[in-house]
Amino acid sequence: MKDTQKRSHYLKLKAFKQSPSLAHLGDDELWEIADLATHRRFAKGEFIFFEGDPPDFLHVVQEGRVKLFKGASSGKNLTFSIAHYGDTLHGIVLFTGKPRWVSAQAMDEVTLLCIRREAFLSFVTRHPSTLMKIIEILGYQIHSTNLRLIDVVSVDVKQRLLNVLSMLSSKFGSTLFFTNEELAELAGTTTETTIRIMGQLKKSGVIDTRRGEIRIKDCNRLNDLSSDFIMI
Amino acid sequence: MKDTQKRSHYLKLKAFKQSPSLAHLGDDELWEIADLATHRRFAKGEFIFFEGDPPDFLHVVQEGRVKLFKGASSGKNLTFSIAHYGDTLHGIVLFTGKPRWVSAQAMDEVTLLCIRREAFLSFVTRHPSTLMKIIEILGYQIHSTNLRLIDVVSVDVKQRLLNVLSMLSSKFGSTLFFTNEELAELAGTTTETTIRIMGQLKKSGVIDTRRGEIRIKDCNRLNDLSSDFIMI
DNA sequence: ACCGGAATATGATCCCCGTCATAGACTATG
DNA sequence: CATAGTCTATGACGGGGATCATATTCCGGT
Repeated sequence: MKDTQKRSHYLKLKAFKQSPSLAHLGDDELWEIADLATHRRFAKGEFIFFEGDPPDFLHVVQEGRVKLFKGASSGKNLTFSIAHYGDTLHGIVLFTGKPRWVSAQAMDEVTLLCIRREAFLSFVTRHPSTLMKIIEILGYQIHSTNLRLIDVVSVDVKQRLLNVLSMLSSKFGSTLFFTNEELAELAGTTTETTIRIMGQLKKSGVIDTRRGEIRIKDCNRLNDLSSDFIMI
Repeated sequence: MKDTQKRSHYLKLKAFKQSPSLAHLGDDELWEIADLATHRRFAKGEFIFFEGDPPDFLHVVQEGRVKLFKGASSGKNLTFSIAHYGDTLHGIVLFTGKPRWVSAQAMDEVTLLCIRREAFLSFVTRHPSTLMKIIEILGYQIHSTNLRLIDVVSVDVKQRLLNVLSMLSSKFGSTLFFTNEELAELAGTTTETTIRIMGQLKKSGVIDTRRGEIRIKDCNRLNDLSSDFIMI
């Protein structure tokens, strides 16, 4: 094996090790799964898959951010999550076998590790402990989606945006590269209202903004303001 | 084994066979799991567990309806689902091991089959095919929750109530024993607005109502009116 | 049959926030 | 540098639906 190949393989392994559902595996098993994976790159803005596509691959993010969202009939989009290093892209459909119900779009230059569905399913049946881990993670996912439901029906837009900011900062740090439109799609509101409210937050000194960039000045204050912790 | 015991055991088995995550098991395995289960009865209105309780039992509904909901800080409740024959009550927390985040309340006279957490976990590890099935079902659950999120952010209350009615009728038939308050908690709105809108629907001939009872007169019309199919 | 509590009805009011419209600011690209 | 395209900003307007308040109807329990 050439050195470049070895290095690439090592990087794959590292990404899988970051993945919550795979992290508990031993090095030999990770080695095995890394062998199944191939690389793919996507340019910023490019779609990785669309709603309705068949579930033929497991994708794990190695670099960049990916937006997972669904279009409503009204034309409004709702973003379910922002995947980054180690996250899988809508992996659950590999188990249901039904078409995907969300779309995935690269928010940056993105590189993914891809494993064919059959190869992945055969791997997990050979390693049942993985299945338990996957169920556990799905549990957290369901919990957080439930919290979001509560959020949307019982809390006003300002609070929802604070919760979104709090969650994003816990995942990406205190400097966020998001546009108001992207925040709006996360909070389930419109771009205009988001801009207005972000203006308020800027005035009150919680955040500072540049075009396409939000810096959280007072992280503790933000966490105080935001209610239930919602991971997205 | 006495006849009454035999009959009870048979009924247990039948309930488990109705459970989506267990239905694929063979009769001998169902027999085994039925042996682990004990009965419990709850009066109408009684709580089966509360948010924050430890996940010490798997509950499967044998008789009656159970409301699974969570209270928002505002005091408003949001109902996540109505469980009936064969459904499990928030089984996912058995895998995460974290405290429950929803409460369960009997809507009728209810009988449950209960299995201790450790016994159930040891059963599923001995039958890994069950794990795959469970993941698949969680997939459908996540899908439907996602659809509800879209619903709540992008659709008006009338449409949401139509969707709720459509989903309830597909699960419970064309005569629904629900109060307006219960519908409101499913649709994420208030009792008053629900009453107003149900009044409209009654006038337009889609439904007929008595106290605590809704009869769907024109099922096809309802399904036309309701958009995405949401199972709750 | 009566009474109390729950469920249904309906009106009045208010305000959050979606919608539409316009304009300025920033950035990339040739 | 000029231009186009994206992002931010702000105003005006209107409506859906939450909130509060008050009857009225229905049903189970004693």
